[in-house]
Amino acid sequence: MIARASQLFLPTLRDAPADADAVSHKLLVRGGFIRQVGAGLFSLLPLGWRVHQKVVQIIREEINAIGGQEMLEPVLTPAELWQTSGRIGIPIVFKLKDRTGRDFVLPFSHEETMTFHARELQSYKQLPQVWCHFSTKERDEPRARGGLLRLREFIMKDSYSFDRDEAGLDKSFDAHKQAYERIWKRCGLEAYFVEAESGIMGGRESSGFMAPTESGENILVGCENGDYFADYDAARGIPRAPVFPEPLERPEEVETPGVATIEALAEFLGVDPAATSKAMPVMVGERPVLGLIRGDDRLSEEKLVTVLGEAYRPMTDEEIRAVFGAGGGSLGPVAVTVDIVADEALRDGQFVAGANRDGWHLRGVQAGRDYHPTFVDIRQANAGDACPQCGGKLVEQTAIELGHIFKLGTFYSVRFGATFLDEDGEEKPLVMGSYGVGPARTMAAIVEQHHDENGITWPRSVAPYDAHVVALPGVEQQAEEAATALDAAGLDVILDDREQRAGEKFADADLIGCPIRITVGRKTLEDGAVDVRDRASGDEQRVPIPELSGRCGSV
RNA sequence: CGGGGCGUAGCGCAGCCUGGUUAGCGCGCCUGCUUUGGGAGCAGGAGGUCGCCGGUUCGAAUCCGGCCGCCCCGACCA
Repeated sequence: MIARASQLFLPTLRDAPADADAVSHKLLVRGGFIRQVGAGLFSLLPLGWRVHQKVVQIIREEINAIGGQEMLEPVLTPAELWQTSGRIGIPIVFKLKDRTGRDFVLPFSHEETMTFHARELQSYKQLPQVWCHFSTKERDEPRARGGLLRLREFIMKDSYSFDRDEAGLDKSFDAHKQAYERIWKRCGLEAYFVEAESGIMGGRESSGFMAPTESGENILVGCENGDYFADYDAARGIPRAPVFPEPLERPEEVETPGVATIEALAEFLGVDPAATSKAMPVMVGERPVLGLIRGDDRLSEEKLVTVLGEAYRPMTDEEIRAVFGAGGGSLGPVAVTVDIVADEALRDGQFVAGANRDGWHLRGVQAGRDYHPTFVDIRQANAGDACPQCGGKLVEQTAIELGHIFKLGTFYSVRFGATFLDEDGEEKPLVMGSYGVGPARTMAAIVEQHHDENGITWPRSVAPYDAHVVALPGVEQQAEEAATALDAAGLDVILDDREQRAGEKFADADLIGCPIRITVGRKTLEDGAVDVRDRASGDEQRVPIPELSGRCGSV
């Protein structure tokens, strides 16, 4: 079937809408692929939906290939499921009532529903299982942004694995990881497997795939040598070594009047800021904890949450004074009674620290001798740190998170009573994993990575059409024949049969970005040929019409 | 939720500060003629509750108040 541009709903625009910022947002709107309906709510127009379906089909094939069983679950779910998991309290959950006042949830993910069904799994003989579905997710996002990059409603492929034990989960997890790698490759995406933070709820180990892009809301930290990649929040970099002053036998008080910042302290004492320490007093519930990091580092709040295992808040000024007997600028780890979590960077060497006495600091404070912390990783890694694998330099780049894969363990199965009878006759909870990909976001990432100043340059695997036939005036009949030949050869073909000028047709073809463009015009027909142009490279060749289908099939 | 910006024709914008006839411009759209290999020319034409509500005024796109929507930064993001 040949798509005729004269009949297609394909509203291309010369100018991008003023509220578009990301390249993918601008080009998808200009190319007539998508239109905004509300904040974070987009319609996929005919061409956009074709691309979306091609991405979906790639995902479907790869998940099927690892044993995924596709099903479909409702978008409206009873609130009870969410009370059972406890996730009803998460702010982004969309809630609503029916006319009798019963509570419902519009899921942002389907762990609850899947686990609900998994209760019908009864024996180890049925395991492992991998279930997946493509369905609409709703998220009450505080802030949607960037066109398709962060939506409030979107279709997600989510799959769930059910295994009898951890070893099985590891295998299911790895199978998904491999499948995802194949998906990105087939979509023409450059993407990296990264360590990520799982947050507080429901997950134990989580990883993501990130695609470097021009616009995105994540930061990918990577080693210049290509052997280490991580999400910014989870990255483990090795900071430079400090320049330490002469070591001291014991800490020595030094008066530091009016010195409240690390910069001022380092300047005042004439020491390397990296040879100082910084105290971050927090409350974990009712329990005071002192976080300690190197003076030139920044605290990673995500890592601290992970370390503490629960949410925390900074102490108030009153609490600080009550616990330490000094103000915020003079806190240190020596001779305090609260628990101390110190960053690994403070393990060796002597540092300047607050003296817990206003206007005073201590020189020569040494962990293990002068205080006894739990050592943890709570510093924010930065560009310029050394790679934890090879010591190379870490660099940062903007990226999009394409997919997230979690080892859920038994979090949901325990809550839902989803158990099975194992070989040893014992009833055990299913060991679960969950794996998500958003096709619309994937589309946006592809555009971010495949475009030039004239428009999109779709990889053939996801292009709305394989070939874009431009019919110039006067040779409509021959253009029709060329399109028919390509169609017969099995290509998806769009024929621009509109009454427009050549320049407009070319500009639209570039914008829409199908991988090959066939120009049929009087000039070419004198040779009994057409011009075949590769969208991405711009290479153009004159090809006799009889050879057309053979040539284009292999482009 | 905090900070900033915007809302006038399908898209991009001017007009608002300093109220005053039929609210403008470019692109797009419709009709006709001429053009026709990288966004044509001429002529004619259609299209707007100036985001909404209220107030001030003889008179409001313009001034004042409230609300709504959208964008960006931040917070948030299993």
